[in-house]
Amino acid sequence: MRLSRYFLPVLKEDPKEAQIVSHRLMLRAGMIKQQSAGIYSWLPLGYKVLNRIQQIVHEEQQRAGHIPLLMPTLQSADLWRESGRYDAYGDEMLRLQDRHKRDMLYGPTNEEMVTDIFRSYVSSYKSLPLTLYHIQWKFRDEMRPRFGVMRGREFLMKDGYNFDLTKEDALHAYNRHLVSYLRTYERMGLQAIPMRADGGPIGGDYTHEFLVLADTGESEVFYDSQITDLKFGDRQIDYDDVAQGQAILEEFTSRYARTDETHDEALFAQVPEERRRTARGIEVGQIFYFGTKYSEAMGATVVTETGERVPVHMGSHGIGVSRLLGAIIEASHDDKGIIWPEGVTPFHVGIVNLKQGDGSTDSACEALYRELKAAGLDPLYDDRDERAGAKFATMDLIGLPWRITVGPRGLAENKVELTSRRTGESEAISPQEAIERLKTIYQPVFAAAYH
RNA sequence: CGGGGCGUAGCGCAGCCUGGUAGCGCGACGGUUUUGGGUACCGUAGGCCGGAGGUUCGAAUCCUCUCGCCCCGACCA
Repeated sequence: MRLSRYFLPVLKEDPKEAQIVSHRLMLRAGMIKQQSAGIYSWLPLGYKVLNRIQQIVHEEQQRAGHIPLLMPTLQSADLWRESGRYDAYGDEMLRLQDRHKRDMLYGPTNEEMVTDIFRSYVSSYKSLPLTLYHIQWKFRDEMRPRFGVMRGREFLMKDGYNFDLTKEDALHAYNRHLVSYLRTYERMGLQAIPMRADGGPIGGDYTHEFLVLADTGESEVFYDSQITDLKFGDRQIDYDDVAQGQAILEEFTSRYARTDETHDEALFAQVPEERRRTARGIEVGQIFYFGTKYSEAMGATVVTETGERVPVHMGSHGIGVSRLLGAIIEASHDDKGIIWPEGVTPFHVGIVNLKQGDGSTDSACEALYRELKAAGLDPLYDDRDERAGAKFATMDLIGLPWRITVGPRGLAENKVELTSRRTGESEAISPQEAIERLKTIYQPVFAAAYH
């Protein structure tokens, strides 16, 4: 993309309504525009990152064998009356009526609807296991939206639902989700720690929240520092392997890690003192096994091998897709702006032309731009008629992890500068070498994609 | 929902107390200049002062109501 033809309304000054750094940077980098309290338009740059994140979530869900579909945002109140949640949910649920005065709601989640889909078509144990998921906009009418997309009212969420014959099978689905989530977050350059969570009104012991450590996190967390050494990495796994799934669950959840909701001082005291940590975290996902709560209430049953009709065991598993942008920025920024991890960056590399209008720098930049695209990379070429300082400031603000700087000085020796946004380190290399280096840098990102 | 605060140009703000019909910085646009970290100078455009009602000869300014937004708290992916 050529910046002169793009739509990137960056702000030089901080909008006063934004208190935390991710909100401020998203507004300044022209990623979002607030339209109403807790409701945002996604401007091109923000939309691009949102899509990259969605793509990773889709890939990792499908790699785990989960099946995508799409359910509507508006739901009939009747389904929710069946489960009893229409009255239980409270004012956070946005209720409305259509022209026929039928009660509708903007879905805050989809357990009822997916259960309805399941019961309509599935009646045999032979169809199990099954996990359906979608990435769809949700609405929760928060009393006090804040922190930009971290706690909006409208938000994009991936929610998945497993249907299994037995509790044991459902717990394997639970483990499968845990593994897929670990992979998902790592691909986004995040460390999200599974922490024992509170089952809330639904109850149940099998639930973990995934938290990204950040000073601005909404939850206080307590953990054994050893847990931050755990990496999923690129290990090969078989999502059907029950023992392997259980082993990974134990590996990642055996050390103490809890939010204030479930924190237990006595247990925490058993962690060696030098490893005890108290910090803040941002919740970016949750996995949950809840048994037969909805299947019983809504008649989602299957016939077993022996001819018996039983309610299916279910769980639901969410990733806060839009909130992840905020979480990533909270975890990765400096005083100049955002620093995108390679896995989610809106553009792979920025090209800064220091002397726009100069024949040699213009043509060198054009050539780089063309060749980077031909190499499968997505460059942003700052071809505006601006001074170097303004271009650098924009690149730093929007956080592209790599920058190629092209100026007449270097070009005289066939050199451009390749600069890392994260470290600030530069090297003077030929344009061809720069392209090769970027291909190498992004090779793991492309290799992680699932087709 | 309890407590506090703010709505004046695209963004950040002053003016309000002590009514006289709107200003500054940044940005945008046009020029000159400049060219390796938001350059300098000149010029231009842009606002029914959130909305409604009231007081007054006259309201951004005073009064009433209303809408919106932000912060702290309780609540939440």
